[in-house]
Amino acid sequence: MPQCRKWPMKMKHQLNQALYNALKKLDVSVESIQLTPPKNPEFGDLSTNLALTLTKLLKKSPMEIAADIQQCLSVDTALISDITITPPGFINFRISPAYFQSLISQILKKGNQFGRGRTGENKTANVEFVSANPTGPLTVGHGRQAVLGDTVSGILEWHGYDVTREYYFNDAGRQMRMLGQSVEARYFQQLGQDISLPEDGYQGDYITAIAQNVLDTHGENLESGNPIFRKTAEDIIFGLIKSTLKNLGIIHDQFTNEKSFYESGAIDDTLQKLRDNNLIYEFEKATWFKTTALGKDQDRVLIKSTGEPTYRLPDMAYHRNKMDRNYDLVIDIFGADHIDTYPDVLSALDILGYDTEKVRVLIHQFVTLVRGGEKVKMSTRKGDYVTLDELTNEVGADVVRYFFIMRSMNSHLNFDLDLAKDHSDQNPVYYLHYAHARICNIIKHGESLGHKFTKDYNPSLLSHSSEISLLKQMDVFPEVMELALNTLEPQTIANYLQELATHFHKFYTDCKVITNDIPTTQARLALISAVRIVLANGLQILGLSTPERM
RNA sequence: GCCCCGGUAGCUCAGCUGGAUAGAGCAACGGCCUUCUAAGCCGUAGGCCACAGGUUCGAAUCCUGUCCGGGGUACCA
Repeated sequence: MPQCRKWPMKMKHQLNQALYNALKKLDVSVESIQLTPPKNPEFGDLSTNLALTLTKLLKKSPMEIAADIQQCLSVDTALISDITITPPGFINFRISPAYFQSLISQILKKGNQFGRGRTGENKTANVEFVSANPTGPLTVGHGRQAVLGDTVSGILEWHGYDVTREYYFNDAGRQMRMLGQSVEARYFQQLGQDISLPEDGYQGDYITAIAQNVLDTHGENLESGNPIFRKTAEDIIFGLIKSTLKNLGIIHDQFTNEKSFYESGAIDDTLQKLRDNNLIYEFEKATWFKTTALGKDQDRVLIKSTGEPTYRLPDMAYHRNKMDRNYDLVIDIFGADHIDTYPDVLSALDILGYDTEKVRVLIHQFVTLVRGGEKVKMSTRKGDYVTLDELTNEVGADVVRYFFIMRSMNSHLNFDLDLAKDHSDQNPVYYLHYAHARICNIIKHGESLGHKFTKDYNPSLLSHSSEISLLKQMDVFPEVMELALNTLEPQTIANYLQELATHFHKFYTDCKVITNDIPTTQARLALISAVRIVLANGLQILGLSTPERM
C-alpha cells in the first residue's frame, strides 16, 4: 500500500501556500485565499476565486490574472493532477485519485478518532439546557431544547471539551407554589371536600395522581398549607423528568437550584454590586435595573413591590456562579420566549467584570405540533399537551433526536406527529441506519465466504466514480466537524451524514464488494470499513444508534 | 411602536461568513431485485429564492425599506 500521504486539511494548506508563492512572484499580496470545492464537479475538486478578487487591484481581466497566477504556480503533481481556468476567472484544481485513495488508511488507523478536533483539549464547557421547573411532565416542546443541548454538548466533547450538562431550576417561586396548591386542592377533593382548583392551578391528571400518592403515604389528616404537597409533587415530577430525558439518552451532570443563591447570599451580593455601579434605583416600591444607562430602551424590575425578585436577578447571580466556576465556555440554550432576558444578564456580567466572550447563547425557535393536519396548542398548566415520553415511546429515541436536530434551530419546526408515527419507515434517520447496517452486513457476508480484512489492500483499485466521490465525501468530514463546532449547529452534521449515506448507497448499487476478484474485494472491504467508521462517528456525535442490522 | 427569528418546488425544509447551472425528503409520474438488505438506486415533472431598491465583476446569501407568519416587548418564567 502507498505511504500515508497528507492529512486532508493539509491539502488546502499546501495549495494555499502554493498560491501565496505564486502571488509573491507576481508581486501581489492578499490577506486570505478562498479555496472551496466547486458545485459542479466537472470543474475539479477545489477552486479559488483569487483572480476575481484581484481585478480592481491589478486592473486586468480576471481571466488574464488567472493565467498569470497559473504560470507562476508550482504544485506537487503527485497530488494535483490538473489545473484549469474557467470563466469568469476561477482557477480549478483537480486532486489526483491517489490522494483520496490514501485517505482510507488514515481513517482506519484513526478509527473513532477520525475527524476529532483538538480545539477543546484541556478546556471545560458548561451547557445549560432544559431547565424547566418541575411543574409537569416534559412536553414535545421541551424536546427540541433537550436534544439540542445534548447534541451541542456532544459536538463540544468531540472536540475535546470536558462538558458539564447542567439543569437549572427553581423550586421556590410562584409556579411551584401554584403546583403545591393544585395538589392540595385535589387532595381535599379526594377527601370529599368541595374545594376547587386555584384559578391558575395545574389541571393535568398527574396532579390528581400525586394527590393520591400524598393521601396514600401521609394519610387523611394533612392541613392546608403543609409543604408536603409541594414537596411530593416536586419529587415525583422531577423523577419523571429525569426518566424522560434518560429515555432520550440525556443525563445531566448537575442540577442547580435557584434557591441556593438566596441562601448563599449571592443574590443580595449581585444586587449590591450593581448598586455600587449606580445601576439600581427604587421606584414605586420596586427595585429597578437601570438598563437605559447601558443603551437599552427600558429599565427592568429586579425586585417587585411585593419584595420578591423577578427571574432576572437570580439569573444574574446564577450566571456569576457559572462564570466563577471558571469554565472556558458557558453555553445557554433558551427557547425564543426567553430571548429578551439574556441581554440584561450579559450586561450585568459585563458590569461586574466578567468576560462575556466566554458566553454563547443559543436561541431556538418553537416547535409546532401538527396532528391530523392541524396545529396542536399546548399548555402545561391546562394539562393539554403531548408528553415527550409519549412521543419517545411511540417512535423511538433515535427518531425523536434526529427530528429535533435535522433543522436549524433558527427555524420554526413543524413536528408532524402522524408523519413521525405512521411513516417512520421513511424517516431520514433510517436512511443513515440502513447505510450502516448494510455495511455491517456486507462485512459479515464477506467473512462467511472467508474474506478476511487485510491491510494489504490496494487502494488504487478504487477508481470507479462512485468510489471516488464516496472518498471525497469522507475527506470533508473533519472540516464539517470543525464547522459544527464553530457554529454549534447540529444540522450541519445531519446534512453531511445524509450526503455520505447517499454516496454510499450509490456505491452499493454500482459496485459489488464481495466478488471472486480478491484484490478488488479487499480494497472495497477497506473502503466500506472506512465509511462505517465515519458514519458511526457522526451518528455517535448526534447521540444516535449504529444498528448492525435492520 | 420597538427588538429577535423566519418567508426558497404542491408540503416539510437544506443551502445564507457572496461565486459558476438554487438542492434534499415527502407527495406525482416512469424505470431497476436469478447477484452483498429495494428501509435502496436511476429518470421525468415541479422555482421571478416574499416584494422593491442598493453594494459588487458576481446576491437566495450582505445593506435599506415594505408586506406576511412566529416570538418578545410583564412588578410571569
